[in-house]
Parts: sequence; C-alpha cells; structure tokens
Amino acid sequence: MACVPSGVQYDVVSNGVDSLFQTFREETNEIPDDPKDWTSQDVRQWLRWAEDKFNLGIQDSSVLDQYDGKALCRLTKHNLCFNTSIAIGEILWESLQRIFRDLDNSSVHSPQPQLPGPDSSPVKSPSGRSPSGYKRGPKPIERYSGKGPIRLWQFILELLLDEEQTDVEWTGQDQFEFRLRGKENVAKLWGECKNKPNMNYEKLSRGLRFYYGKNIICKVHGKQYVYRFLCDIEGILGYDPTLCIGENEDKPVIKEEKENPVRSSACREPNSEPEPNILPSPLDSIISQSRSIYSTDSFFGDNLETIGLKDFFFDGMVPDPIIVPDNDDAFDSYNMF
DNA sequence: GATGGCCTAATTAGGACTTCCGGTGT
DNA sequence: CACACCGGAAGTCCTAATTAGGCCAT
Repeated sequence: MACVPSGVQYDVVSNGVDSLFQTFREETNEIPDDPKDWTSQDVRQWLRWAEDKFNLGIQDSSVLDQYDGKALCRLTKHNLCFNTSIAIGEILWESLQRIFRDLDNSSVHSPQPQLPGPDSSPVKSPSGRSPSGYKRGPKPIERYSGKGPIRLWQFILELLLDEEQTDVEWTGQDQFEFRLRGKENVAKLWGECKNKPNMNYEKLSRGLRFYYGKNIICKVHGKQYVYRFLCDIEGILGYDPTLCIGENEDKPVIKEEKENPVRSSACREPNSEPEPNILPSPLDSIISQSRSIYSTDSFFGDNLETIGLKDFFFDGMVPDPIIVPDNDDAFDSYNMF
C-alpha cells in the first residue's frame, strides 16, 4: 500500500518564528539574555509571549510553567513537543534556538533543531555545551531504530504496513481490526525475527493474549484469527492506514496535518527535503504516540508502561519542575514509567 | 597516601515473550 | 472430535540498572 503522508516544510515554522521573534526582546527586555538564567517567572513570560504571538493555545496550567531556565535548557525539542504538542513544541523550540543565536550573535554555530532520536541531546548553547552547565541531563530519547528487540505488536503492525505481504491484512470492518490470513506464516516470520525456529501460531497467539490485559490488542470474538489494535494506530502513524485499503495510489488523509498543518511537520526530519512516496515506519512514530499519551486523554492513559512505549522515550521527558543539579532524585520519581 | 572521578566488568532485576498445558467454547 | 481460544505457570532471553573494583589525576 502506497500510503504517502505528505510533509510540511519545516522552514515554514522556522522562518515564522524567526521573524516574529524580532519583537521578543523589545517586549520582554527585562528577561535575562541567557535562558539558563531565567526564573520560572521568566519562562512563563516567554510562554505568554509565544502564546500571544502564535496563538498557541498553551494552557495556563502548562507543565512548562513550572520550569526555570535551567530546566528549560535541558529539554530537547521532543521534550517540548511532549509537554505541549508537536506544533507548539516546534515553535517553542525554534524560539529557543533563536534566543541562543542572538546570544551568540552568530547563526553559524547555533544548534539545529532536531527530532528525538539516539542523537538527540538537550538544548545546547552556541558554544556546544549544555547551557545549563550540567554534566547530567535527560538521556537521549531511545527511538526504535531496528536495533534491539522489536515487540510482537510492532512486528504485526510492520507487516500490516508492508504492501508486499499478504499474511496479515486489515479487515476494514472495524477500526484497526486485522486478520492473520497466513497465521502459520506470520508465526514463522515472527520466529525468524526472534530466532525462535519452533514458533507457531499457538505460541504467537499466546503472545498476543498477553496484550489483552495491556489494552494493546484484543481478540475479535467470533472471528477466527481476527484481532484488533486497541491502541491509537492513527495517532502512532499520523494517518489512518486502513484508509489505504484498496486505494494503493491514494494518499491517506493525515489527521494531524488536516487539523493543523504545522503540527505534522514534526513527524519529519527537520531541515530535510520532503520525502514523497516514503512511508514512515510505524516505529518511527511511536515517539509521537508517547507524546499524545501524556498530553491528551489518550487511550492508553497512565498505562504506558504496560505497552512497551517506555522503551522509546527517556524518563526525563516527563516534567521535572524541581531541578537539582547532579541529583538523580529529580528523575527517579519518573522511573516508574 | 588520601580522595575523587572515570571506566569496565560482574551481578541483579525486570520486562517480554516462549513453552507447555489443562480447560472451555464452537 | 477437532480446532480455536483462553489463561496460568515456569522458563528463557535480553536489556538496563546497580555494584564493585581497578586505574589515574590531583
């Protein structure tokens, strides 16, 4: 299935923020130049400025309100998106980058916005050092990259999105309902994937049953080999893959882009050329889901740890209002995830 | 020599299955 | 009766976290 989510130009956000930012210093001249020196009040003022300029819809009770400058500087772009939304995070990130550029009076060495991933690092000052000066900081976000164990539900989702295979298919009858047409073949593939040559459908289905209690997948009663994803697949992928059934050449409707063009841009690598005709790996989008889980009344609710998503983002992403340098305790309270 | 920082290896804990099996429903 | 499906229990594999020990600089 040739589902082709179209990208939104990253530089639209970047340029927009950049031009509007010219008013920031004029309107908030009492805020220290260096964000790491900001108090939580300064951070709130910055947020209000951004709210006014971009009509972001940041809630008054935004978790970012609790951050001081040091905490803010420790955030990655993904953290910002995570604590707000993709669109808001993108804009706030750009705003922060602009502040650093101004601080250094040079755009050459300014850090480039980055998507979360193994190479992600906290916001850095133009000097390349962490602006907070901390040796420690949030661990880079772990993003599925083909290394490490893949989960069964991820494996099935990959198969569903692989137009070459026919062993698993969307039924099209209910949302994210799928049928294991070639159950033994799927099991064989799964066994190959996990180096378990004795894998069969009976064992694979046992693995699927473990997902019942975790609200990841459920069985469709009365239909043989038919299961249904309970998780927000549309949220994970950024589009509804089932809309592509029988419409191989049609582009899927991208929910986020339809609602907010800027928001979807974060699903792509910033500064990269548009990548038409490339279907994003569903695993690449798991980070996006982790964001929505916290920022919305997601289906998963607070049951995040049960579905394995914790593997794809780091503990420190969760708001960390009280920052104590070189103190692990600030993160420990979130390790429960 | 004492101390602290850094690195590495060993150990431990926990998650995600895998395997087996007895039971139920169709 | 056959098969799909369910879920308990024990085991395996893997990863991450923790701990211990060695080395080096101050």
